[in-house]
Amino acid sequence: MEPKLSKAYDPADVETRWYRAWEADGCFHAVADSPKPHYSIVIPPPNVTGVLHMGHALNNTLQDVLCRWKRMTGHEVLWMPGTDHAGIATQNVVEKQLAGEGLDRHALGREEFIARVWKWRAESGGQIINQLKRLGASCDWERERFTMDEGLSKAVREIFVRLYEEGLIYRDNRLINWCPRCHTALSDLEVEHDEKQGHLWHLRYPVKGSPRFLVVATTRPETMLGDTAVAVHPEDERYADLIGQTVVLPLLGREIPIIADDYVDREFGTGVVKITPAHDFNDFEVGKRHSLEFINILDSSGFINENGGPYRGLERGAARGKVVADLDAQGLLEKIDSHANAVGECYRCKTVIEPFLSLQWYVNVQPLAAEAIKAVQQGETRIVPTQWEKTYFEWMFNIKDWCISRQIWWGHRIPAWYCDDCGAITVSRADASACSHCGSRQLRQETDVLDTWFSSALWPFSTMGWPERTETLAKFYPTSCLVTGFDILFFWVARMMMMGIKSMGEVPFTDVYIHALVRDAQGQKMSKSKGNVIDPLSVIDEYGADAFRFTLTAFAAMGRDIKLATERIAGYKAFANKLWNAARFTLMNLEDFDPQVIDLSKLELSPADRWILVRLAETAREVNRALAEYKFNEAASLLYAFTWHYFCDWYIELAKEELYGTDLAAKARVQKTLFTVLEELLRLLHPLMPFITEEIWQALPGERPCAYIMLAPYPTGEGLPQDVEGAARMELVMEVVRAIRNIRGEMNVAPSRQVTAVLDCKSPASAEILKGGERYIRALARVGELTCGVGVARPDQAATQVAGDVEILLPLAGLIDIDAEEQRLVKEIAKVEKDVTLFAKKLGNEAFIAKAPPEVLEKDRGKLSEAQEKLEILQQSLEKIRGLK
RNA sequence: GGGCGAAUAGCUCAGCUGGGAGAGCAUCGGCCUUACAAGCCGAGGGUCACAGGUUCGAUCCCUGUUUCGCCCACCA
Repeated sequence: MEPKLSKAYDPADVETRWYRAWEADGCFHAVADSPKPHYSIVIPPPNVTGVLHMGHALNNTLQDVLCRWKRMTGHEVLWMPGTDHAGIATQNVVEKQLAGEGLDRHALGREEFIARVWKWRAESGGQIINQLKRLGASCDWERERFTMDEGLSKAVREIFVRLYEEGLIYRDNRLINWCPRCHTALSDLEVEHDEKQGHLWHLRYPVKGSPRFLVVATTRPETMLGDTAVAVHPEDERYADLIGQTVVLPLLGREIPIIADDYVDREFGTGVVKITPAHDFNDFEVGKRHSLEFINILDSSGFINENGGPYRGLERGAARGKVVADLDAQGLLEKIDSHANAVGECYRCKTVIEPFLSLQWYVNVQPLAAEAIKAVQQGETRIVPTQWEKTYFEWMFNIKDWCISRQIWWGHRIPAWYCDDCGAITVSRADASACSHCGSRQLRQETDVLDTWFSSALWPFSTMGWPERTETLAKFYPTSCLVTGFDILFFWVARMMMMGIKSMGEVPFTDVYIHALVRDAQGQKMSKSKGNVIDPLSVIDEYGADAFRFTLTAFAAMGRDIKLATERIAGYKAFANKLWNAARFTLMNLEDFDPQVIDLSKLELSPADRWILVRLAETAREVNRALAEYKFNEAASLLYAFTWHYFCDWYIELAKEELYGTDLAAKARVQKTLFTVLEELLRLLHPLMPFITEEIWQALPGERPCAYIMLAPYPTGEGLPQDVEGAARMELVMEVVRAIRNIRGEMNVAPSRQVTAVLDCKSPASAEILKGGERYIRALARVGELTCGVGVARPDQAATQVAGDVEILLPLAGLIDIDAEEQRLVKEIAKVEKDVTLFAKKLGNEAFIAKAPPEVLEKDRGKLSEAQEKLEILQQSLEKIRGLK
């Protein structure tokens, strides 16, 4: 017999071969006019600058599992792939490249810079797509999109204009988060707050015309240059007499009022707050309430501007040092306390952000959010696990207007034109050539671009051709499921909900599945600086894509973190190998077999066949249920257990008996079962392990119903011969095998040595079952002489075990050690005694008898009597053994 | 300040609506049994964080506590 499969599974060769074949044959392609029910997923578009990391690997593995599963269950599956232009991130990458050449974007100019980014994208933007293919992602690559594509850009303009016309997009001059390094505004979400140990400086402001000082506490002393008031609480007696007076701002000598505002917390610091309306969000509000002056003291790079007097030209950090030193020199620094506070940082470059007064574009999201809330409340979109709904609602209820303009070059340029003649704004779908207000041709387009997340928010429908009414939209929108990590729930999911409902009148997806984030084995976030990054590609190289995918699937249940340890992946590589070898075994024994010839349902099946077929059907049902509930880990462990513990450990071993036997009919029957089980198992495993299953499936004998396993139907558990009682009878045989093995193992009987066994059955039924299973018992427990029946002759000296109502006796007769058997029995008895006392106590409790449901009572009674019987037998054996000493 | 999550075997984690605690890895003992030593057979190992409560019965539900992690938030 020549094995058809190589001795060890070699993933590298198999993976590339099948992926190419699937793609070349259009297996991933979805057609809109299919009669099949639709199933659609849009990929969370990775940044073009990205390389595949563990988060992507998990995210896309889960999507692929769903897509492959749904494809096999008869759905027309569209998995829409693409990448995101990632405005700031990409611009940073290219700027860094320019810096390496001694250039900057201003030297190039806007147009040339953008051309440069496109060039960069053409050269290195496809990397992550190829990496997704290595993972096995069955995306419809023919439909691949990019957020800056012509079509998507059209969608962006369309929705921008619509929202503008409805008054939901507007321009306003207010404080925004400014990144002095990226030179752009950021939305609130793009600011990360990091708790840091800082200081609280206490500064003395002299009260005008009085020897008194007001002591203010601040974490940012340099902003005092922009102070336009000092505030106290209106009911604070300490300062009541000073309200309405003025202080002289140190260093600059500006006279500023002392105002009262109940924003001030009397308990904090000194109860006096310096007010810097142009550089602090709270102060901004106070400033508006009291009509204070807004003095901006910084330029866009974070340097002190002309309003900073002598400090002009200093970088903000240096300015802080000098301001503090100068105040100290003048005796105006009262003290410095240490103080923890959260500083905002740019989520792209980690630079400390600056509250900065500027004119920006905003979306009034309240009305959109209201709809997005309602949709989830009414169940049009389901968030799984449901705990995330609360987070979603929390954010939506407290949503604030979205600052969407960015002062960078790479992105969707805002379709607004300013008229040099009349000053009006023209917002238009097409490039405007004349002012919509006065008709002037002196127009300048807005230089700002849109927040990257603005175009991502349109992804579920912009990728399908919106605003055209395409067939694809009609067929595949709303999408079936969105799979994503919770880290972009607000950035992306929430905004897609708002924009989807607004644009399409329908939610963008019916399910949102939120998965955990992948961390290292210690639970640390993987990051380059920590050096704890595990590269998915190297994992695939080392363990194979299937083992990796299976690992991620098995881990998917975890709440928030997945601590990825490579040992686990190695374990699943062993699993892939196990499957491979089970297949090798099967194929070796199928040489003379044609699967089409025999009909399984017409055969007289063996107990082992009945058992494995019942287990298989049960596994298939459970796996389908688990996947439908997004319980990926359950699906993985069900398949793992079936493959390894049911199919390999038991069925293959049982099958050997007949495969190697002389009964040709029996052999053909086992071959058929073996073939059937392996073939269904491969299909069941395919969504999780696409490559190895395809490779084995293609090597199976006989005609295939379709070209690839990925196109074959997914098993449901239907259509297999089912004899549940027969399977249960087989369990008794297996239990007896286990019992004999236990004795052998505990007493160190060499596996090569055959033993004699006597099976004393209490019931004829058991005797019959075991007689039917004799050959299995002989083979699997290495039994030579075997006696089985009701009231059979019992050996005088024997090691004893109990299985159901069967007493298993292995004659000691010079074979085994009496002390060892005594020890084993003592251990066994202790275990059974524990059971007996537990159930006796439970059943002795009147309240339990009175209130517990009858089926629980019944079950426990059965268990008690079973344990009691077992205990009695074992105790008798122990006495006998002791008598021998 | 508000919210969320986690705490179960040495390690990493499952455990669905409450009914005798599970897996993988690791450990110990025995096996190169012709699919697989990436394997086979057997074994050991847990006051389910702590304290109360509800219940006939709690790892699971409720309250509180501790430890760790995350998200949101304008207390200077």
